[in-house]
Amino acid sequence: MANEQEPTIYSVAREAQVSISTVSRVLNSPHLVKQETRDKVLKAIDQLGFVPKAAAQAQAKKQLGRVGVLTPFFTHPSFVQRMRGIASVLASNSYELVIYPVELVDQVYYYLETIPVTRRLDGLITMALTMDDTVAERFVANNFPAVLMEFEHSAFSNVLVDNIRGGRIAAEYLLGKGHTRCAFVGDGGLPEYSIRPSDGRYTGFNQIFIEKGIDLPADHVIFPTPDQVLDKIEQLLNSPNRPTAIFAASDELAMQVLTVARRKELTVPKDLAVIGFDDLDFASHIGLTTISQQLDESGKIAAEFLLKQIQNPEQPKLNITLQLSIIERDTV
Amino acid sequence: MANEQEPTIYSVAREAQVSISTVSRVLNSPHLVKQETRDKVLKAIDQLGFVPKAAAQAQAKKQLGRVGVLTPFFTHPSFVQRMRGIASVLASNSYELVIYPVELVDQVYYYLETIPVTRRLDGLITMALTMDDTVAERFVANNFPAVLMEFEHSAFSNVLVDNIRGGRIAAEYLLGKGHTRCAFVGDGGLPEYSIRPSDGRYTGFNQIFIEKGIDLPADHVIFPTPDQVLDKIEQLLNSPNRPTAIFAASDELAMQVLTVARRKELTVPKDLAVIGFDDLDFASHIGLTTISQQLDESGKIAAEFLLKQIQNPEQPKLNITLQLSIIERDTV
DNA sequence: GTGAAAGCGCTAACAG
DNA sequence: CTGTTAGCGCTTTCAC
Repeated sequence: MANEQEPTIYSVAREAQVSISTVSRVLNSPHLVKQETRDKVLKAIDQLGFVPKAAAQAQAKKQLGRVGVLTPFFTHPSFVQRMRGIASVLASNSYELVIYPVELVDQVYYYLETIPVTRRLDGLITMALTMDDTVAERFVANNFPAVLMEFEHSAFSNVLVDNIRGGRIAAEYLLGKGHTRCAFVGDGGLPEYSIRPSDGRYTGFNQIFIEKGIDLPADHVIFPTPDQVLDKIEQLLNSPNRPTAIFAASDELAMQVLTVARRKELTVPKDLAVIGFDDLDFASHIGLTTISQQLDESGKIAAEFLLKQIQNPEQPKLNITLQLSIIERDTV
Repeated sequence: MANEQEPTIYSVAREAQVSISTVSRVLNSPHLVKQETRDKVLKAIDQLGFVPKAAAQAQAKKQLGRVGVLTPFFTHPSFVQRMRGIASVLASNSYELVIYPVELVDQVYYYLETIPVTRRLDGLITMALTMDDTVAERFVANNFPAVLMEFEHSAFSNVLVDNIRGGRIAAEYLLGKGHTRCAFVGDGGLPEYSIRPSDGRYTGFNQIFIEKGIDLPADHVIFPTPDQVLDKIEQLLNSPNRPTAIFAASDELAMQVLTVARRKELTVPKDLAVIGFDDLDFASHIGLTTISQQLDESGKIAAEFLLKQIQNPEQPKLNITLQLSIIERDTV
């Protein structure tokens, strides 16, 4: 066996009897190299099994080929599905996806403070995270590209969800189906650094009832914390004037409504109509009627925008709001 | 305003009137620096707002502080939940988590071939991915640490799931509850490069029936592809000798069984008992009885092991199998 | 304790 | 088209 040294461009250069620059060129701009020498180098390259070391490349180049996603509890399906969209465009542009899950407030701050200055990333996407001016300024001061999802700050491009509109759509749909005793189930108790999409969805939902002069009783609107969900829903369904339709602010809540319905042997949608929000993967698996916010697509768009900004810092910032649409399945 | 240059150790050194080595030291081994000079440097550091550039550090050090996870369809909840475990130990050891989602066979190969040689990572965790000897050899040849989850190869440490045992547990539990007409629903049509956990779960399930001499009719065992699931389950529940209990090889399948049951207005568990596998987050939300494979924990263990191996290449390889346990909720 | 100096492995002008 | 050379920004011996 030959000498087993970590192959570098130097050893390749020696082997091929050329300079390191030539080796670097056949790697980065092959068209600048004469066919003949290129072949010679290529031969040496796979003879030695040479592969450029990523860290060294990154150090010499300005690009790292890596973007990060900062997300609260990244296991929440809606975030994961957006990441799938992000991942797909990153992959096709050969960027790596680094995930920073945050569970504590401190972590958000830590990441938001270090990321723009350590430059271990080419850009960042944040999900449902609030961002204050101080932090934003650090990003712009360091000229660090970022796009925010589900939160708006003028210093960045933002990919937004029109939650109010979503709530209105749900209300109109339910009302259109003839329901008049409706209820709303939202997400209670999210971490402080995360936004609460439920709020806007409720606002929009309620707006329609007000506009149409239909009653949406206060006790038909609940925002249970995760561990209260099942109980609160059960109370709701035990109330004397039990709702005939429920708008759950997320598919996960809708699934839980379905669970309580099953336990109480209520037939869906006959006894109880249920509509969710998000159109997660599993929504189609369980035939849940829901409002799609095009999660995958929104992730793609965010990623595409971030890449554009990385490649061209002059890229104007802008806000994007995706279309919402009702996906009719069999729970309404 | 002062001169706005990217602060480097050089500028800090100049500002503090010391050498760059000293600056580097207060950053990496402060105890080697006299208190006095340390303070001087520290002062210069935050006066200039200096932060070491990650890429340069990585280039000079041997460590990158970054591990990767290679996973088929990373949106599958069971993978995501394992990643949560992985992420938590990585975070507490200040390692970054980079995700390589694979959707095509080619990608698996690409990553498996490039990762060990480009060294953009300190180590890799693969999930439910088959790994052949050629690839394995490249890893050991490059001395690249990896741990495999849900697949066993002697060149690595492996974190395994005893699927057969899981199937047996399910069967014994159902039989113990007095069910004799049981059925099995597995996962059909997974990508070729991914393993099929359903198979082992079925094997174990079936074993018990054979051992006890109880019939598990062939038409009560189905492996539908994703788009067939609902239909096949419905057929199952329409059969003349309809099963009184179903073991679904994953919580997601179980959820779909529940959906069909709802549509057919079957009461669970009275008319139909359902048990799943995985104990995903949502299992508790919907009161699903299931078999826990400690997803989070297994991710943690895999990550801990990988880190050990990264820190000490001599670390002996080993196989870990987590305990399975039944989580009784209200669908059985 | 601290500084000088030699890399790390590659890219990117700059000449020729 | 190809080689020379100067970095990239930090870590790490090795002396003093």
